[in-house]
Amino acid sequence: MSQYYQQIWAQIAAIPAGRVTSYGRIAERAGLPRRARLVAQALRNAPPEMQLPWFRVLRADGSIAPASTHAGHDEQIARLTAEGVLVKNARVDLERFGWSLSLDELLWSPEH
DNA sequence: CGTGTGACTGACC
DNA sequence: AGGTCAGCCACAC
Repeated sequence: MSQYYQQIWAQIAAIPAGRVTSYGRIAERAGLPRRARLVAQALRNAPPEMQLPWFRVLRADGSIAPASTHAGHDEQIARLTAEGVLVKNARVDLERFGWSLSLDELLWSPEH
């Protein structure tokens, strides 16, 4: 298995409940810029017993990645909703629920 | 070793 | 708002 998976999985596992992020951001945090597709691959190949919060990973625009025909699609929406993330039209507002782009951090950060 | 394939992205149109 | 396109890169053939 790829040596990259470990660091990708670690970053996914680190997403706080109630927050979401994108494939691209996970890749960046894992030290693998521009390799969003590798994140998707790592996610697909993740051992189920690892119980990663895969549902907190969305596309860059906040939409649900798996096709609506895919089994995981509905489950992803359900699990996000269950932890307080508002999903409308298979889409999440990243300004509100995005990890490290939250309204809180923007307001409280000394830099901004 | 060449090719096709994505649970992707940003830029364009 | 939605579609196309060219990059992208590890992986399966």
